[in-house]
Amino acid sequence: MELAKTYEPKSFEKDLYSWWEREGFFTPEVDSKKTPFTIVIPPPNITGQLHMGHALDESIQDCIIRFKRMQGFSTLWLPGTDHASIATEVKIVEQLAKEGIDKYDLGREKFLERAWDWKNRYGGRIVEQLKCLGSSCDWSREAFTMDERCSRAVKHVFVKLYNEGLIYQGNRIINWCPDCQTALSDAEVEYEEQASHFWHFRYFTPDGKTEVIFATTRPETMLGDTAIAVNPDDDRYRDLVGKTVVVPFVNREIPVIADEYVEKDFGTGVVKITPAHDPNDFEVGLRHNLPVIRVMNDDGTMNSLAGEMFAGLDRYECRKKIVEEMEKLGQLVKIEDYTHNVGACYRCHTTVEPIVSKQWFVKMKPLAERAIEVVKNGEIKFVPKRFEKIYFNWMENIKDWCISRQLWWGHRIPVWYCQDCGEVICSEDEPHTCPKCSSKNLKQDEDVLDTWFSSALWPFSTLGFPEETEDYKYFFPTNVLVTGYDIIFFWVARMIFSSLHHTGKIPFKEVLIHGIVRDAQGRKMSKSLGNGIDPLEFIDKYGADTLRFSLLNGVSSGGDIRFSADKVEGNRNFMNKIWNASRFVLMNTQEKNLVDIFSSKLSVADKWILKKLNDVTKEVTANLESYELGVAANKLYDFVWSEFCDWYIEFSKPVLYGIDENARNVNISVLNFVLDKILKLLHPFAPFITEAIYQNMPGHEKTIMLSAFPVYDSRLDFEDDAETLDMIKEIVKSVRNARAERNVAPSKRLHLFIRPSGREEEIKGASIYIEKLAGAEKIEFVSADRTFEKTVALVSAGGEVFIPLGDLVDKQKELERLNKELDEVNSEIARANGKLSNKGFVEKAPAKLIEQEKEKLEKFNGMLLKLRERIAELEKI
RNA sequence: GGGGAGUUAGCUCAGCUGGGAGAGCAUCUGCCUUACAAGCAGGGGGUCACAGGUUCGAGCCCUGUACUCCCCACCA
Repeated sequence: MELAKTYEPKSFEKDLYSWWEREGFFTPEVDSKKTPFTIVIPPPNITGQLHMGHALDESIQDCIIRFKRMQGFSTLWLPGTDHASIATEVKIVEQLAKEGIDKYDLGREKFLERAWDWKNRYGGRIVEQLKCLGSSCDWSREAFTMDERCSRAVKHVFVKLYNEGLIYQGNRIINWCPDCQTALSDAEVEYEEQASHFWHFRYFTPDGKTEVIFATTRPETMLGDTAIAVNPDDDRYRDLVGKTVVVPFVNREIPVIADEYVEKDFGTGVVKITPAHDPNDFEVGLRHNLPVIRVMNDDGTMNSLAGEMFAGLDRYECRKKIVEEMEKLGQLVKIEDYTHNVGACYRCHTTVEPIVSKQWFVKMKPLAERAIEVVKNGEIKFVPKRFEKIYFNWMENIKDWCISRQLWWGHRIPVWYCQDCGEVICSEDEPHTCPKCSSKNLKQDEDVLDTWFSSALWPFSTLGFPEETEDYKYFFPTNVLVTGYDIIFFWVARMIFSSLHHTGKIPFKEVLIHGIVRDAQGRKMSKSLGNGIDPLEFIDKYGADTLRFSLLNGVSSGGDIRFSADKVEGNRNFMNKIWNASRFVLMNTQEKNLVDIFSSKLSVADKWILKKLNDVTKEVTANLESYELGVAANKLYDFVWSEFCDWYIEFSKPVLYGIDENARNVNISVLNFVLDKILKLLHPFAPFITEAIYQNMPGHEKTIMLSAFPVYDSRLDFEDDAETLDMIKEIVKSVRNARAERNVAPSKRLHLFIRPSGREEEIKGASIYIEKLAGAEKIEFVSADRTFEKTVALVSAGGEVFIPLGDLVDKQKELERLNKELDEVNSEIARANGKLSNKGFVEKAPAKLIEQEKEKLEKFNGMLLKLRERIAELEKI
């Protein structure tokens, strides 16, 4: 039963993990006698490498799941990965490009082969990385968004929504990424501020007599203009409405219309309307029946409708040329600097182009209603609550969801078109003949679904839905979903409405939201900044437990956390502390000497630490239950370090090194008892070190991870003894303080005279503690009439201590010190008196509080009296 | 434009339903005391952004002001 001399996480973390996994400790039983507790992992992308964001997310989940497992729930933490349609496709295309291969030359089938190949090779990387963190996922149930189970659910759901009329195909304005060459949903567009220009142009009426000046940020789209709009109440342009103007280059005559959308006071109060290339213009176009003229290709170049002069040019080249040409025509009025927000693709950061395109959409309004309701009525709770507002805000203003993507890697849309009669067939299984004309000439829709369409089904598709499997019946709905606030819209919201609509149930009861991990300066960790810390390198250096504890200690739900070197060192030191304290306990432990602490005569120190343990157990359990992991970690840190190590272990030394065998046995038994509980309390936070130590504990069970989480024990509530020990601590502290102030060498043993203020017997019985901790060679307990010369007199709540220090005692300085203390005590008395003589306080404050004030007053009055005596005595000399 | 969060020690942040301001790091002093120098003991350091209000009592509740950050919307 001996631990290695130094804490080396590397030497045991990997082995312990594979042992846990081999033994099947992560796999729960479907047991009707137990209550299930389920978490589904936010599936990382198969393209992903573990980053600090994952590490935080996984640490939180693992902490919760381990806690619940130890509490006796049948816990399932279901892992898996996401095919990440667009992200993966981008990667594969890049890879092909390196080999000089074009995606379209390769063809769909070959491309998918490459993609699967890539998935099989690299998709498991992130899984292996999760294991390094200690994540206790049930790998036997590992899922993938494109595996058979999930694919089946996707098709089922699509067909259902289609048949209900909630999925439709339409020509609408969508966000188009010219680089990825696919449509994007609104959520997939990120807006960023860009310095640009505001170009003022003029168009003329056909007779060339009247001009109208407007401003635009995207000159190239003017080739698709089909109207000019002004506000109906704008007197400046009243006469113009109904007339036409001419778009140069394409020589199109377009009407001037009046529409509320135009702001009189912005720009010139005139807007060019390009329905094919702007969402607002598209709406205006619908209201006024304007033609939609698309002048751009999918790759961001201009098409033939842009006119000969511009066709084939890239959109930005075209912009430049338009401006030049307009200037030549004298139709450029001026150019202003202008900063505005521009939408960019969330994957490749190319500026998106709003264009009209035929896409598939999910009708959102009917789905959003219930999704709002279940959060409003508390069936689903967000932690912290403030994120509910963000959720409502989004759900209440939701627009239809564009779900089709012009990509190959993903769930292909289960829709076929009859090439003969044009019939549209939506079906889970591939149809072979057209139900209308019996033609065999069918062609499947080319598009795939938005990645988030399959992620939206994750909590139930992974458990077997649409089939009523054992897992689905037992583990669904899940309990808590843990994720960052950055994907509430992408994912959380969509899981909620999907689950409600398809399963009729909520997907999870609670949503625990955390922030993002930032660097020491508070900046987002990112590849481009190069400020990211690789969790794996970190684990290699410090161990997974330190990483986990650093992320969890001090994390508050919803808040971002800063990951700084200082904090990490502190937590690594804490792990080391646990290791060494355990080493101390175990090196003093002999199994045959252990006794039952509940039938033994406990010392005052034993009772004190047991009471503190009891308190911290209760508090930490409550914190964990309300997901206040940071608070819980902090309390454990403090308990282990400041109480168990700094005081109790020190109290134990004189006993363990003493001659009383019985006392020794009781003490080492209490040390073992408390250490065992500490390991269990800490296990959800630091699974490896706790298991490694636990395996060396006498009488341990097979694994700590399946042992029972400590509970409050009424037999350990030694209130009174804890108070006695606090008095002893006061005495010890006062002596240590006196020594430090006078630079008395630690090696110098002192002769102490002590006069306790109450509980004399108990304190006398505990004098070995004072001897050891205050560095005394001899302690005498004295009565009130005993006086001293050349002595430092200390007055604390615990009692008086006299230290004969001979020439080290400076009468004047001692008087100053005692008078200073007297002042302090006096001000305390004044404060307490003030409160107690306040009529309002005495009448309205809770009785307990008044009692406390009275006790304080009594205590300080006692100290005051003694201080006065000491001062008087000193003055006499 | 709409919404949210924040402002507490030199730094990073706790402070749960109002009842004597806390931690870690940094700093200063003294120590290798046989679990741990990745350590031990001791000390210094705060008008809790500002101004009002409610209350016997406010870091905490209410109103306003200032500054910081985030999200959503996108006026061409």
